[in-house]
Amino acid sequence: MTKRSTSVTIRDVAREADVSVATVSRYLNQNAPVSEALSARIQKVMDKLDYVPESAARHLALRKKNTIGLLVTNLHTDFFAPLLAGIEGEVYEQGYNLLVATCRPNLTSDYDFPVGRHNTDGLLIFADSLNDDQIAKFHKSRFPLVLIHKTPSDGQNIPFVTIENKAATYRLVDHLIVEHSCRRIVLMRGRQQQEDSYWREVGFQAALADHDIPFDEDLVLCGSFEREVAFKSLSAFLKDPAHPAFDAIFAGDDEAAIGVYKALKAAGLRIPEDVAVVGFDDSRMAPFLTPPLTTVRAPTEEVGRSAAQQLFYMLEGENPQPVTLHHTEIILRASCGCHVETSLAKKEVKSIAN
Amino acid sequence: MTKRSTSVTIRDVAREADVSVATVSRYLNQNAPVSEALSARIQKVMDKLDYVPESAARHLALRKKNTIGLLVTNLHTDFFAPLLAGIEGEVYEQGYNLLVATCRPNLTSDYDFPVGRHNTDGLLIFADSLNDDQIAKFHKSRFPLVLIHKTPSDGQNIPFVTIENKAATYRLVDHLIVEHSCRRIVLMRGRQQQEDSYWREVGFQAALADHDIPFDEDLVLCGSFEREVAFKSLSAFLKDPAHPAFDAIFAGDDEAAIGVYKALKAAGLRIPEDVAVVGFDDSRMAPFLTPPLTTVRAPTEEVGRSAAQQLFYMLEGENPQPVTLHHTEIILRASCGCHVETSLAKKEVKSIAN
DNA sequence: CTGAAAGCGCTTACAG
DNA sequence: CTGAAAGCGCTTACAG
Repeated sequence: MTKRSTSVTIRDVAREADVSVATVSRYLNQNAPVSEALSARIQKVMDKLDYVPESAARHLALRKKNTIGLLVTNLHTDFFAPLLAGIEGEVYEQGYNLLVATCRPNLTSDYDFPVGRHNTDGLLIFADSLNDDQIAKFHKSRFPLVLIHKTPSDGQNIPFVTIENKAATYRLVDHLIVEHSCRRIVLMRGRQQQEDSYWREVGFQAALADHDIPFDEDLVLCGSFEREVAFKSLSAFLKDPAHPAFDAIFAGDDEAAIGVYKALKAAGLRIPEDVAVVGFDDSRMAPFLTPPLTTVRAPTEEVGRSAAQQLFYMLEGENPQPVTLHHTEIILRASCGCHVETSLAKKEVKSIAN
Repeated sequence: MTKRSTSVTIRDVAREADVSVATVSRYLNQNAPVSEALSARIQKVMDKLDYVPESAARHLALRKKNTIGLLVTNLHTDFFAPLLAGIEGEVYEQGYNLLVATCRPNLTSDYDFPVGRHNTDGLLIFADSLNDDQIAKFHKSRFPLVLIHKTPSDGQNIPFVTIENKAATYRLVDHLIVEHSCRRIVLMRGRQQQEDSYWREVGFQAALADHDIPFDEDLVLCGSFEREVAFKSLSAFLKDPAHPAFDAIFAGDDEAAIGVYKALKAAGLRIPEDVAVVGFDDSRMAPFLTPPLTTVRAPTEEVGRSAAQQLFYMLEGENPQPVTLHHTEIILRASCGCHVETSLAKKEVKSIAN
């Protein structure tokens, strides 16, 4: 039933306009001269028949899908909204389409991948949404790939775009130590293998080391960059009467910081008086928490945009940048103990962080 | 260059396995019996050649894209994360692909639509991401469509899934009036044409009417379901020394409520002592605002999931439900003046709203 | 500037 | 259970 109306084809247009399909195709793609007279006739018929060229046929003939794929770990957390927005904007401008998928545990053969070389011209891979073997396989077959928030393995020249994790975390922790005299800082890790988490920990440890503060494994918790996980692990930690003393928490990211807030408040601990808390990302939520969250601003939308750009460079045969490192900056609010409310609050009132 | 490796085709597999392409195709799709012996040979060759069937060719032969499209108004606000998550989950389970696009102002011809019948089997249309003419056109050509948070025009039997806006808003406003003695309640509208906004206003007005409170146009502001817009319009309103008195604000949605919080705080007004504030959606942020936001819980992820389901019913020739109305419930927190912190907070501490 | 024809990589009656 | 061949709806040398 639907078939009937869908089946207006280039042949139908050609017949009705009394030209060849080649001419219709040329008119459609404006890639070869077509006389005014024929153009007019063709356009009229296309309108009349409500003709829409079939993408699949075009892709087959051109051996190009005009589509890129995005693979992310999940779609739930607020982190992905700006990432997606950045990517979609760029994709649209290039006249491409965007296929979105989340990674799934048991992806066996290549062709039941939701996105891959069977249906896209290239892929944007976020963090550990694909494991190293899978990435290696794509790369070996020379399929265009850009990694986001992930470094390629040795020898793989896959362009990647990420943010400055280590230096920013270093500065943040250094700030806690120097300005707020923190000495016993809890570290919340992200998922194992999560590269952002790794580099943030490197920065964390470096800051401690530079102040001769020993790194204490007993002060390490699992946050997974998820509020629920962070909440649970901190609650369990606090429940143990023998838990080691601490005076601050680096939550790993803002999502986890939200869980941290909940757990601390439930335990009757005040932020920052009893415990300083800092996050990472500067999510849209951070300035609205109570107290407003001290964190690191990560330009996530920009990351998405530039990742897409690099992929398009590759698709157009230009050389992509091997690495795009986005700058981050620490944002001091009240949760670390700073009282920047007046100056900062004013600024934010003028233009609410998007 | 990429071409070389991509060009392993079904013909290559057939030749190398010494069978016909028909047999390879049958083995691949498991839609006709293939002997064990040939199956084994084919599988071996496919592995060796790293063969991935080309989707475009399949789509062309089958006249089916195995892909659905989602059109949304934007990707920035946190509202879309759960919607996308619900849709993507369902799409994955059905073995389909998901093309995501935001609506753009100047979409002229059908075939430069980012998604449409040229590249999808059906479309999920969010709210006013498409105008009525465009929807009518798709519908007339019998293209499978499901509307989300939008009612089809008269006579169009397009399935739609939405949430109960009116009754919930009525209850919320009734609550403000009855429990908190509010009489002068500001109404923040969403964008013109936004249907959720329309029905919320209907519920709003009905509640006023039932309590003999006149509806005052001077108490209507534009919030657009965006924090920045809400912030600006409320700030401007407050700046006018002659602004009418008010004792509460229905922000329209939670995003706008965030802008409202900012504006009120900047003006030195306390929530809820000076002004009660309520939102709509129960976004992930709502419980973490200060004070926690009284709002209406909308099951957005569920909405996404069931919208996708309806579309799949259509694609499989089954009958979709003409309308799927998701229930909503009011969530009392502190911003309306309730002091439910103890009971509610406990509950939320146990399981942080996802 | 225009057309006839081959080809893109699959699927599926049709015949055996 | 298997194969030869037509067809899905486009594009693009090639010839004029």
